Amino acid sequence: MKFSLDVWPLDLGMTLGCGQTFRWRVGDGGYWTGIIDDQLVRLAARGRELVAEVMPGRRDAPELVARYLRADDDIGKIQRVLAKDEILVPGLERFKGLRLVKMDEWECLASYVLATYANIPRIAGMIERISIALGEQISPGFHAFPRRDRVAQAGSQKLKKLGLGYRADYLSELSEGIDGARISRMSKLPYEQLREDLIELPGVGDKVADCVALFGFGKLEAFPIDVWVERAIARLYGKKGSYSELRRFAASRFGKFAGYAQEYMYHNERLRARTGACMFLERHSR
DNA sequence: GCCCAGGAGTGTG
DNA sequence: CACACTCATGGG
Repeated sequence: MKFSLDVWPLDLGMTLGCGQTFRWRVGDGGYWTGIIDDQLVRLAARGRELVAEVMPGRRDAPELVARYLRADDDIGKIQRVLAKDEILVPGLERFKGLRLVKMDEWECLASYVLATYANIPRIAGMIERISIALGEQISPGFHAFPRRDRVAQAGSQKLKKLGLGYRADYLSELSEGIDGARISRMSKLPYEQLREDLIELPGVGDKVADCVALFGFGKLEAFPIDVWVERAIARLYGKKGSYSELRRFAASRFGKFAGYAQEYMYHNERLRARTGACMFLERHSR
Protein backbone atom coordinates (compact mmCIF):
# COMPACT_ATOMS: atom_id res chain seq x y z
CA MET A 1 0.00 0.00 0.00
CA LYS A 2 1.59 3.20 -1.23
CA PHE A 3 0.56 6.78 -0.61
CA SER A 4 1.94 10.25 -0.03
CA LEU A 5 1.62 12.47 2.99
CA ASP A 6 2.05 16.12 3.79
CA VAL A 7 4.40 16.25 6.76
CA TRP A 8 6.49 19.39 6.67
CA PRO A 9 9.11 20.35 7.58
CA LEU A 10 10.62 16.88 7.77
CA ASP A 11 14.18 15.59 7.61
CA LEU A 12 13.98 11.80 7.70
CA GLY A 13 17.67 11.38 8.46
CA MET A 14 17.58 13.62 11.52
CA THR A 15 14.19 12.40 12.69
CA LEU A 16 14.74 8.67 12.34
CA GLY A 17 18.52 8.60 12.71
CA CYS A 18 19.28 11.01 15.55
CA GLY A 19 18.91 8.36 18.26
CA GLN A 20 15.45 8.97 19.68
CA THR A 21 14.27 5.72 18.08
CA PHE A 22 16.48 2.76 17.33
CA ARG A 23 15.09 0.47 14.63
CA TRP A 24 15.01 2.52 11.42
CA ARG A 25 17.56 1.78 8.68
CA VAL A 26 18.41 3.85 5.63
CA GLY A 27 18.86 2.17 2.26
CA ASP A 28 20.94 3.15 -0.75
CA GLY A 29 18.14 5.10 -2.38
CA GLY A 30 17.73 7.31 0.68
CA TYR A 31 14.58 5.49 1.76
CA TRP A 32 14.09 4.53 5.38
CA THR A 33 12.72 1.20 6.52
CA GLY A 34 11.17 0.57 9.90
CA ILE A 35 8.23 -0.90 11.72
CA ILE A 36 5.23 0.93 13.12
CA ASP A 37 2.62 -1.09 14.98
CA ASP A 38 3.59 -4.39 13.32
CA GLN A 39 3.48 -2.83 9.86
CA LEU A 40 6.59 -2.74 7.69
CA VAL A 41 7.03 0.87 6.58
CA ARG A 42 9.23 2.45 3.92
CA LEU A 43 9.58 6.21 3.82
CA ALA A 44 11.22 8.47 1.27
CA ALA A 45 11.24 12.21 0.74
CA ARG A 46 10.52 13.60 -2.72
CA GLY A 47 10.86 17.30 -2.24
CA ARG A 48 8.10 18.39 0.10
CA GLU A 49 6.25 15.15 -0.47
CA LEU A 50 6.64 12.19 1.87
CA VAL A 51 6.12 8.92 0.05
CA ALA A 52 5.19 6.00 2.25
CA GLU A 53 4.81 2.31 1.54
CA VAL A 54 3.14 0.23 4.23
CA MET A 55 2.99 -3.57 4.16
CA PRO A 56 0.71 -5.36 4.32
CA GLY A 57 -1.13 -2.06 4.58
CA ARG A 58 -4.10 -1.28 6.76
CA ARG A 59 -6.90 1.04 5.91
CA ASP A 60 -5.60 3.53 8.47
CA ALA A 61 -1.97 3.32 7.30
CA PRO A 62 -1.74 7.06 6.44
CA GLU A 63 -2.92 7.97 9.93
CA LEU A 64 -0.48 5.44 11.39
CA VAL A 65 2.48 7.13 9.71
CA ALA A 66 1.20 10.65 10.35
CA ARG A 67 0.77 9.95 14.04
CA TYR A 68 4.22 8.38 14.34
CA LEU A 69 5.84 11.42 12.77
CA ARG A 70 3.70 13.79 14.84
CA ALA A 71 2.39 15.41 11.69
CA ASP A 72 0.12 17.67 13.75
CA ASP A 73 3.04 19.34 15.52
CA ASP A 74 3.23 22.92 14.29
CA ILE A 75 7.00 23.25 13.99
CA GLY A 76 6.75 26.93 13.10
CA LYS A 77 4.82 27.66 16.27
CA ILE A 78 7.13 25.50 18.39
CA GLN A 79 10.18 27.26 17.05
CA ARG A 80 8.65 30.70 17.56
CA VAL A 81 8.23 29.80 21.23
CA LEU A 82 11.76 28.40 21.52
CA ALA A 83 13.11 31.48 19.71
CA LYS A 84 12.46 33.48 22.87
CA ASP A 85 15.70 31.84 24.02
CA GLU A 86 18.38 33.74 22.12
CA ILE A 87 20.92 30.95 22.52
CA LEU A 88 18.77 28.55 20.51
CA VAL A 89 17.92 31.00 17.73
CA PRO A 90 20.92 30.40 15.44
CA GLY A 91 20.28 26.64 15.38
CA LEU A 92 16.54 26.55 14.86
CA GLU A 93 16.64 26.72 11.05
CA ARG A 94 19.16 23.89 10.90
CA PHE A 95 16.99 21.61 13.03
CA LYS A 96 13.55 22.50 11.73
CA GLY A 97 13.24 19.13 9.98
CA LEU A 98 14.00 17.21 13.18
CA ARG A 99 10.64 16.05 14.46
CA LEU A 100 9.99 14.14 17.64
CA VAL A 101 8.38 10.74 17.05
CA LYS A 102 5.48 9.05 18.80
CA MET A 103 6.58 5.51 19.60
CA ASP A 104 4.49 2.69 20.97
CA GLU A 105 4.50 3.07 24.76
CA TRP A 106 5.71 -0.44 25.58
CA GLU A 107 8.38 -0.43 22.91
CA CYS A 108 9.58 2.97 24.10
CA LEU A 109 9.65 1.92 27.75
CA ALA A 110 11.51 -1.31 27.09
CA SER A 111 13.90 0.33 24.63
CA TYR A 112 14.94 3.07 27.03
CA VAL A 113 15.38 0.67 29.92
CA LEU A 114 17.81 -1.17 27.64
CA ALA A 115 19.41 2.14 26.66
CA THR A 116 20.89 2.79 30.10
CA TYR A 117 24.65 3.17 30.05
CA ALA A 118 25.06 1.95 26.48
CA ASN A 119 25.83 3.72 23.22
CA ILE A 120 23.39 3.88 20.34
CA PRO A 121 24.90 1.19 18.11
CA ARG A 122 24.83 -1.18 21.02
CA ILE A 123 21.26 -0.25 21.96
CA ALA A 124 20.19 -0.87 18.38
CA GLY A 125 21.95 -4.24 18.48
CA MET A 126 20.24 -5.30 21.71
CA ILE A 127 16.82 -4.34 20.38
CA GLU A 128 17.46 -6.08 17.08
CA ARG A 129 18.48 -9.30 18.84
CA ILE A 130 15.46 -9.45 21.15
CA SER A 131 13.21 -8.68 18.20
CA ILE A 132 14.66 -11.53 16.14
CA ALA A 133 14.54 -13.90 19.09
CA LEU A 134 11.15 -12.97 20.53
CA GLY A 135 9.29 -10.74 18.09
CA GLU A 136 6.83 -11.81 15.46
CA GLN A 137 8.24 -12.00 11.95
CA ILE A 138 6.13 -9.65 9.87
CA SER A 139 8.14 -9.98 6.66
CA PRO A 140 11.23 -11.98 5.67
CA GLY A 141 14.09 -10.46 7.66
CA PHE A 142 11.87 -8.09 9.64
CA HIS A 143 10.65 -8.77 13.15
CA ALA A 144 8.28 -6.70 15.22
CA PHE A 145 9.36 -5.47 18.61
CA PRO A 146 8.55 -8.33 21.03
CA ARG A 147 5.29 -8.15 22.90
CA ARG A 148 5.42 -7.74 26.65
CA ASP A 149 4.17 -11.27 27.40
CA ARG A 150 6.79 -12.82 25.13
CA VAL A 151 9.55 -11.00 27.03
CA ALA A 152 8.10 -12.09 30.36
CA GLN A 153 7.88 -15.66 29.10
CA ALA A 154 11.52 -15.62 27.96
CA GLY A 155 12.95 -14.82 31.41
CA SER A 156 16.11 -12.99 32.39
CA GLN A 157 18.45 -15.91 31.67
CA LYS A 158 17.49 -16.03 28.01
CA LEU A 159 17.60 -12.24 27.79
CA LYS A 160 21.10 -12.23 29.24
CA LYS A 161 22.24 -14.58 26.49
CA LEU A 162 21.07 -11.95 23.99
CA GLY A 163 23.75 -9.59 25.28
CA LEU A 164 21.68 -7.29 27.47
CA GLY A 165 24.06 -7.50 30.45
CA TYR A 166 22.61 -6.36 33.75
CA ARG A 167 19.68 -4.84 31.83
CA ALA A 168 18.27 -8.33 31.35
CA ASP A 169 16.97 -8.36 34.93
CA TYR A 170 15.40 -4.90 34.57
CA LEU A 171 13.66 -5.80 31.34
CA SER A 172 12.43 -9.10 32.71
CA GLU A 173 11.01 -7.47 35.86
CA LEU A 174 9.54 -4.65 33.80
CA SER A 175 7.76 -7.05 31.47
CA GLU A 176 6.13 -8.72 34.47
CA GLY A 177 5.37 -5.51 36.33
CA ILE A 178 3.31 -3.72 33.71
CA ASP A 179 0.39 -4.47 31.44
CA GLY A 180 -1.80 -2.82 28.86
CA ALA A 181 -4.30 -1.58 31.44
CA ARG A 182 -1.56 0.19 33.38
CA ILE A 183 -0.21 1.78 30.21
CA SER A 184 -3.71 2.86 29.28
CA ARG A 185 -4.19 4.47 32.67
CA MET A 186 -0.81 6.18 32.51
CA SER A 187 -1.62 7.66 29.11
CA LYS A 188 -4.38 9.71 30.74
CA LEU A 189 -2.08 11.29 33.33
CA PRO A 190 -0.55 14.75 33.08
CA TYR A 191 3.24 14.86 32.69
CA GLU A 192 4.31 15.22 36.33
CA GLN A 193 2.04 12.41 37.53
CA LEU A 194 2.99 10.18 34.62
CA ARG A 195 6.63 10.76 35.46
CA GLU A 196 6.16 9.72 39.09
CA ASP A 197 4.26 6.64 37.98
CA LEU A 198 6.95 5.63 35.49
CA ILE A 199 9.72 5.98 38.08
CA GLU A 200 8.01 3.31 40.19
CA LEU A 201 8.78 0.77 37.46
CA PRO A 202 11.95 -1.35 37.69
CA GLY A 203 14.84 0.06 35.68
CA VAL A 204 13.15 3.44 35.26
CA GLY A 205 14.77 6.46 36.87
CA ASP A 206 14.65 10.20 36.15
CA LYS A 207 16.10 10.07 32.68
CA VAL A 208 14.29 7.01 31.33
CA ALA A 209 10.99 8.33 32.72
CA ASP A 210 11.46 11.57 30.80
CA CYS A 211 12.39 9.75 27.59
CA VAL A 212 9.29 7.57 27.84
CA ALA A 213 7.09 10.54 28.72
CA LEU A 214 8.42 12.36 25.65
CA PHE A 215 8.83 9.72 22.95
CA GLY A 216 6.22 7.22 24.17
CA PHE A 217 3.48 9.30 25.74
CA GLY A 218 4.00 12.48 23.74
CA LYS A 219 4.55 14.85 26.65
CA LEU A 220 6.37 17.66 24.87
CA GLU A 221 7.31 19.41 28.11
CA ALA A 222 9.47 16.43 29.17
CA PHE A 223 13.20 17.15 29.05
CA PRO A 224 15.37 14.00 29.29
CA ILE A 225 18.89 14.76 30.49
CA ASP A 226 21.57 12.29 29.45
CA VAL A 227 25.33 12.90 29.38
CA TRP A 228 25.09 14.75 26.05
CA VAL A 229 22.32 17.11 27.12
CA GLU A 230 24.06 17.69 30.43
CA ARG A 231 27.19 18.74 28.55
CA ALA A 232 25.16 20.96 26.22
CA ILE A 233 23.52 22.81 29.12
CA ALA A 234 26.85 23.27 30.85
CA ARG A 235 28.48 24.55 27.69
CA LEU A 236 25.70 26.74 26.34
CA TYR A 237 24.23 28.07 29.57
CA GLY A 238 27.00 27.57 32.12
CA LYS A 239 24.51 25.64 34.20
CA LYS A 240 25.42 22.54 36.21
CA GLY A 241 23.67 20.62 38.93
CA SER A 242 21.63 17.60 39.84
CA TYR A 243 18.99 16.13 37.56
CA SER A 244 16.19 17.85 39.45
CA GLU A 245 17.97 21.22 39.27
CA LEU A 246 18.60 20.94 35.55
CA ARG A 247 15.03 19.79 35.00
CA ARG A 248 13.67 22.86 36.76
CA PHE A 249 16.04 25.02 34.75
CA ALA A 250 14.79 23.51 31.50
CA ALA A 251 11.15 23.85 32.49
CA SER A 252 11.52 27.54 33.24
CA ARG A 253 13.71 28.21 30.22
CA PHE A 254 11.99 26.17 27.48
CA GLY A 255 8.45 25.73 28.77
CA LYS A 256 5.89 23.45 27.17
CA PHE A 257 8.09 22.56 24.18
CA ALA A 258 11.18 21.69 26.21
CA GLY A 259 11.25 18.26 24.56
CA TYR A 260 11.99 19.80 21.16
CA ALA A 261 14.71 22.02 22.64
CA GLN A 262 16.20 18.95 24.25
CA GLU A 263 16.31 16.96 21.02
CA TYR A 264 17.88 19.88 19.17
CA MET A 265 20.58 20.20 21.84
CA TYR A 266 21.13 16.45 22.03
CA HIS A 267 21.59 16.17 18.27
CA ASN A 268 23.75 19.30 18.16
CA GLU A 269 26.04 18.08 20.90
CA ARG A 270 26.63 14.77 19.17
CA LEU A 271 27.24 16.45 15.81
CA ARG A 272 29.67 18.75 17.54
CA ALA A 273 31.60 15.82 18.98
CA ARG A 274 32.03 14.39 15.47
CA THR A 275 32.48 17.54 13.39
CA GLY A 276 33.30 20.35 15.82
CA ALA A 277 30.41 22.44 14.55
CA CYS A 278 27.95 24.06 16.91
CA MET A 279 24.72 25.56 15.62
CA PHE A 280 23.86 27.41 18.81
CA LEU A 281 25.24 30.50 20.46
CA GLU A 282 28.13 29.53 22.70
CA ARG A 283 27.87 32.49 24.99
CA HIS A 284 29.38 30.70 27.96
CA SER A 285 32.24 28.93 26.20
CA ARG A 286 35.63 30.14 27.28
C1' DG B 1 43.90 -2.25 25.57
C1' DC B 2 41.46 1.99 26.92
C1' DC B 3 37.54 4.79 27.27
C1' DC B 4 32.83 5.66 26.94
C1' DA B 5 27.95 5.01 26.66
C1' DG B 6 20.27 8.54 25.78
C1' DG B 7 21.67 5.40 34.06
C1' DA B 8 19.51 2.93 37.84
C1' DG B 9 19.71 1.02 42.43
C1' DT B 10 21.53 0.97 46.84
C1' DG B 11 23.91 2.56 50.71
C1' DT B 12 26.01 6.43 53.31
C1' DG B 13 26.95 11.20 55.12
C1' DC C 1 19.37 16.61 49.79
C1' DA C 2 24.14 15.06 47.74
C1' DC C 3 27.68 11.80 46.62
C1' DA C 4 30.03 7.06 46.02
C1' DC C 5 29.90 2.75 44.54
C1' DT C 6 28.44 -1.19 41.68
C1' DC C 7 26.25 -3.31 37.79
C1' DA C 8 28.05 -5.88 32.51
C1' DT C 9 29.69 -5.13 27.94
C1' DG C 10 29.96 -3.89 22.97
C1' DG C 11 31.58 -0.20 20.03
C1' DG C 12 34.80 3.55 18.70
